[in-house]
Amino acid sequence: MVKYSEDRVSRVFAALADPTRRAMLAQLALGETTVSELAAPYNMSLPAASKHIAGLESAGLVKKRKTGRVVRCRFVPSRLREAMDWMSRYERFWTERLDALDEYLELKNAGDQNNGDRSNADE
Amino acid sequence: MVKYSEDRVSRVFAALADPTRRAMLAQLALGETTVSELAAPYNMSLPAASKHIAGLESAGLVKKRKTGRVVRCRFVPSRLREAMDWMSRYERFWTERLDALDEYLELKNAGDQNNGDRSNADE
DNA sequence: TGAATACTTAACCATAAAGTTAAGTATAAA
DNA sequence: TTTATACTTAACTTTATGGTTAAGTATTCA
Repeated sequence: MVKYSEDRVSRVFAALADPTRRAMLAQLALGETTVSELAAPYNMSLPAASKHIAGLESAGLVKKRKTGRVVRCRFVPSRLREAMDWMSRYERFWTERLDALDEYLELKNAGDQNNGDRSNADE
Repeated sequence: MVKYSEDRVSRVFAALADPTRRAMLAQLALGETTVSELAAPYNMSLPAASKHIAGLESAGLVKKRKTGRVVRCRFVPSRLREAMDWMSRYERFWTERLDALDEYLELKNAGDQNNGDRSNADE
């Protein structure tokens, strides 16, 4: 889960870098869930699951609330949003890709006028 | 960087969970860069930087190409896109946030009972 | 040819992560 | 009041990560 001292974005990505924790988030997306319910689907001890939840909590992705002896967890989206905002910086790399493809096809069509080869025109 | 055997999304998130590697990606977004150029800004040995690049490579975020003794790295966006697609699953949580807040306030006004733990909303 | 350059690999270290079992702490139920 | 429930904390093990320095491998320059 990476050093405790690291920045927010790092902690969010580190939290997401584990399939168990991602699955837990998916479950939490359906609604508030107790620690036991969150732990149930995985073939691991309760303390292990509890640590994963603590990891999600320390990344700010989850908040806990204790009612009696039951601890209910809920998903908190803001940090995930921050991480996604960070990633969206690179979005142009796959949106520009289409432009590049357009350009390529345009060029190809222009060139195709010369040699009359129309077999498999685009793929 | 998390176990080598893990799934693609995990490896991408693990790669992103380090500020050095994220900064390297930012640099790579400006264009193809040699290993030395990538390593230069950081206060660490070349082997350390080289390992970070290897991490990015094994996550599929970077491809290397050797010309003579110089290794040039370029950013490959597809895996980042996959990771972002995974995250976009949760996008509704910040677009629906206002509705949720409305509901919450309604509920709070309706039955404002005990359970007074409101300490420390965010770190 | 010999030396410098641009890396990579190997060996090692310290710390962190991810799991375990066992014990501890409230709370609820009998 | 005892016992079961729902966790958390502690202690420990194994493996991974992130760094180091030293040595190795090509490739280029002089």
